[in-house]
Amino acid sequence: MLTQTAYHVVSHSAPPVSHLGRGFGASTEAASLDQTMHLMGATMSYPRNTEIFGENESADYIYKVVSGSVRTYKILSDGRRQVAGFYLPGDIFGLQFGDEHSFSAETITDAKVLVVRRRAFDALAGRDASIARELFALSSKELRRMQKRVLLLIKSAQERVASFLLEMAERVPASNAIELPMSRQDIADYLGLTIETVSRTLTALETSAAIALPTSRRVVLRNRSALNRMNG
Amino acid sequence: MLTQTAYHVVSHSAPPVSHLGRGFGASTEAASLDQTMHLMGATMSYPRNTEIFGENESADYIYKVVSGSVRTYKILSDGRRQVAGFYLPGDIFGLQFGDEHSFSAETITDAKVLVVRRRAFDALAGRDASIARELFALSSKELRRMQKRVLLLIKSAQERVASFLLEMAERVPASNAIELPMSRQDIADYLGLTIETVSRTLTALETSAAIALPTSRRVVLRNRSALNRMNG
DNA sequence: CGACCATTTGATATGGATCAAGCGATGTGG
DNA sequence: CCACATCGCTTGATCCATATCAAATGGTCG
Repeated sequence: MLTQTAYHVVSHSAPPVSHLGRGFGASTEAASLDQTMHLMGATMSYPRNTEIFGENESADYIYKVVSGSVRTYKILSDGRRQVAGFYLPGDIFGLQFGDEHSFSAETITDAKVLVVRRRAFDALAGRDASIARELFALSSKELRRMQKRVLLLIKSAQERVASFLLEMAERVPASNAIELPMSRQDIADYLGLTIETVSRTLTALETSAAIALPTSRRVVLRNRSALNRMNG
Repeated sequence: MLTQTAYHVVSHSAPPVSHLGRGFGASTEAASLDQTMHLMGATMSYPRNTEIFGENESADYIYKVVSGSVRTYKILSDGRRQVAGFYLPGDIFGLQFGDEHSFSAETITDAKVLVVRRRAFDALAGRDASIARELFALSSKELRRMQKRVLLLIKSAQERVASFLLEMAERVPASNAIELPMSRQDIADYLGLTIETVSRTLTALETSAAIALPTSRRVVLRNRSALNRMNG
C-alpha cells in the first residue's frame, strides 16, 4: 500500500506541507484566472491516496488539478464516508467561503496539484474585478452542483448511477468512453449507495445495452438518451 | 381552497407582480443589510399557497420574510416535488448567483414579504464593502445549509426527522416548543421521505419520549440530547 | 351537523442494504 | 516463471427500512 511519502515540489516556491482550502465542486477555469494561478502558484506532486488537506484545517490555499484526480469527502460520526466531489485535470478545488475546510481532500491517483495562496488571490481579486467575477462564477458553479446532488440523492439507484456517468462524460468531451479513476467504493460513497448496488446497477445498464464495460474502470456510453431518460 | 387573489401592496412603491430571485437557505440578516433592505424595498402581502416567483424566471429581486412563512421547491420531471428550503420571519431568500431562479417560491401561510430590486442592491454592494461582505456571508450560509442537506439525505428516516426538528428549533430560540407552519407533505418533500414515514417517525419519537406532539403542528422537544444523538 | 382535508395507523410490497461467496487482475516471494 | 496472497469487483441469498396501498381518525369551516 502507498503511504505518505514525502511530497515533491515540482516548480516555483514551495508552500508549507500542511495545506488547507476546501473543495466541493468541479470547475473548468477561465483564461485569466487560470494564468494568474499558474503565475502565483507552486505545483506539488502527491502519490495516490494521499491527503492534501483535512477537515477543519484553515483554508489558506486554493488548488487546481494539473494531472491525476482528487476526491473531497467527509467522515460521518457513524464512520460512514460521504464523498463530496471528484476533481479531474483542470478542475479547481479548495474554494471555500469560510475560514475552515468542511471536507478533507485526497488524491485518488498519483497527482500534480497547483497550489495558490488564498490571501494573495483575494488581494488580487480586490484589484481586478474580472478575477473577482471569475471566482464568484466558480462558487456559483459549485453551488449548482450541490443543488444537483440534493436532487440526485432523492432518486433511485439507477437514476443516481446514470447521472453520475453522464456527469463524468461531460468532463471528458468528444468521446463516449470514460476512464473512471475512482473505485466502486468512491462512487458508492458519492452517490449514497453501497458498492454492491453500484456494481449491480452498472451490470444492469450493460445488460440493457445502455453502456458497455470493457474493463471495470472503463465505461462506454452506448445509449445516452436512455441514460438521460433515467436521469429525469 | 385559496387561490391567487390579488396581491396586496402594503408599503412603499409597488414592484411588478411577476417577481423573481431565488432562495435555498435561510439566514438572519445583519444590521446594515437589514436596514438597507427596509429602506429600499416594498412590502407585499400574499395569501397562503401563493407563488412568489417561479423556476426559470429571471432573478430580479431579493426577498425577506416579514411575517408568515415561505417554501422554495422544484418539481421533478416525474412529478415529484423537492422542497429546497423553508423561510421564516427574518429569513432572506431569492439570493441567487445566476440570472435565473432554479426554484419556485410559494407562501406556506399568509405572508408579508419585503421585496428589493437586486440591481439596486448590487450597485450598493459595489460602493459599500460591508454590504458586499454581508451578501457574501449569506451566500456562504446557504452553501453550508446545502452541504448539511446532502449529508442528511444519506441518513435514515429517524435521523432526517430529528435533524429537521433541531433545525427548526434553532430558528425559534429560547424555547423547546416549535410551531410548524408547514404540512407533513412539505416536510416529507423536504426530507426526501413520504408523508406516512414522517408521520410514523414523529409518532415513534413521541413514544420514545424524545418529543411531545400536543397538536400535529406543534412539537415540543423533550430530550434534545436524544435527538442530537440521532442527528449523528 | 356534514364535508373536506390533514394526519395517523395498518397491511403489504419492494428496492437497496447486508451477509456471504466467488472471480479476475495485480503484485510478491520463492 | 509460477504459486499464492491480496485487492477490487461481481454475483447470489436474505433481510429490513421505507414506499405503497388502503382505511380510519380528527380537526376545521361552512
